[in-house]
Amino acid sequence: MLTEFKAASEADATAPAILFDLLNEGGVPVEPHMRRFAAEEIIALEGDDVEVLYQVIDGVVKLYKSTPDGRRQIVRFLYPDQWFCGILWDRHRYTAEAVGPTILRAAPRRALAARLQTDPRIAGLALQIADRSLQLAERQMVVLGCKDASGKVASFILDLAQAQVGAGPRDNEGNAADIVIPMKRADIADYLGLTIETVCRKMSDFRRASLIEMITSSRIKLLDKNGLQAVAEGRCNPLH
Amino acid sequence: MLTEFKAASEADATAPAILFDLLNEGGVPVEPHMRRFAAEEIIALEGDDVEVLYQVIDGVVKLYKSTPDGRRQIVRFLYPDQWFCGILWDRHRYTAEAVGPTILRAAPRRALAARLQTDPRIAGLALQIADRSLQLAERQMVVLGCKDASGKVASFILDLAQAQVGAGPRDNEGNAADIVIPMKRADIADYLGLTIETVCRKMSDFRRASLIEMITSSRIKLLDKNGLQAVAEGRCNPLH
DNA sequence: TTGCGCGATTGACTGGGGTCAATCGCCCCC
DNA sequence: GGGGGCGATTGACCCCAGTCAATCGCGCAA
Repeated sequence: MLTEFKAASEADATAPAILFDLLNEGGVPVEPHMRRFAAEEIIALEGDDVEVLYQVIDGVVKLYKSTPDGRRQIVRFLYPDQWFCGILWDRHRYTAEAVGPTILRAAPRRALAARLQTDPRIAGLALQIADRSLQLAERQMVVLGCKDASGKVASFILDLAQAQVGAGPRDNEGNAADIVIPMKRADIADYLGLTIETVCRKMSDFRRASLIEMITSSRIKLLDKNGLQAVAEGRCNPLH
Repeated sequence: MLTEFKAASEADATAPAILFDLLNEGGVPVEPHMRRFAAEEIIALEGDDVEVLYQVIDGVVKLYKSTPDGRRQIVRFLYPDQWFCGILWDRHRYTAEAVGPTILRAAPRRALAARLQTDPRIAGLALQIADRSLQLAERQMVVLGCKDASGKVASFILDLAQAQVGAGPRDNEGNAADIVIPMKRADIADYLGLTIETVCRKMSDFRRASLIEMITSSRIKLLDKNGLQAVAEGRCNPLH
């Protein structure tokens, strides 16, 4: 196992896994294909035809849209078990890129789309996946629109922690395991609508305020989860 | 007709309308219910049970999430023909409020959900609706995360213009019809992650730069669509 | 007609976050 | 062990957008 992430939700954990069983059920055996990607490798390019749908098996994937003026908005980070691309999409709506070494399972889109009209389970699962994506997008819109830099970074750390609860080996106390930050500061910045420098500064603020401990730049420990939640909700500011 | 909006997309225009036909197809006649709401009236409250799904017939609806510290993020504005709430939702994920006098058509959620497993068309339509919502959310994330205040307001005006193309009576030239802004400045601000004052200032900037003309505070005219698009994409700044 | 109230607009000022630049520190390869 | 390179961090400075406050302007009701 390359990463420390568990399935990020019930929906991600249960429903999508069934999709491959459904695929193989038909008379024609459809072979889901495993694909391996290196760090930074482009998995799919915005605008390209959607040949296959991907499920993350291991690793982390970032989905981003590029703007004409060279900026980038990371729409979502994908953790194991999560899907991207929709059955209905003809074209990729954003670029998918591997954050680290990543293993994906690919499902042929056309084969699934063809059965959309006949098998209600396919449609139901696709609906669950789309609805889950929508829910996450709505949550992120609140972060982007309402929170200041401290709140954004605090929210991000808490989300990461949430995604890693119960994954990997428990530490001896069972509640203060390290949090791994698999992506670069630039990715975090592009996800939160901030700059690299601001992300750094806020994390340093949290460290100075003893909200977190920084083991390395990509591995931290939560020291005061409630405090961080207060920051995330704008109830207080770490600088005094 | 209360408003000047056309169906905002192909998906909104065609697919969702069929949903009611499907409802009535079954042996048991399900009567879709028309409901009328006054301006500012709450249609559904975040956290409440989802009894019915709504389709906007006339008027505009705003969907927003409230944060613990009293801020508000408007996730989306809904124009005629568009739906809100998902078949899968037990609880409302945000509050829905009428922007002006509004007419909605209500479809019983449970009746639809019950047929989700048997009728692939229901699931397919629900998927189309969810996917369209997701697409809009992703677009708005780029606006919230990447654009500065000028770009946000310019994007908003262009989106409004797009939603009103072909709606209402054409003007004599056929290309420079007024744009109606049905919502208050406070709503625009909460949609774009700005303050009321900034929204006002940017619109005044656009007026001074002859990008738009302000007939009244809720009715403008596009004078330089290309220029506004340049501002929206960050290619230039209206203040010299 | 006048007065009230809400929403929109404008101004003055401030501060948070962006920009530019230098330095640090870790990892990998030579 | 050393050096190069990339990513992270910190500092100095500035500007855009937020805050606070005053005014405007329109619609409605007395």
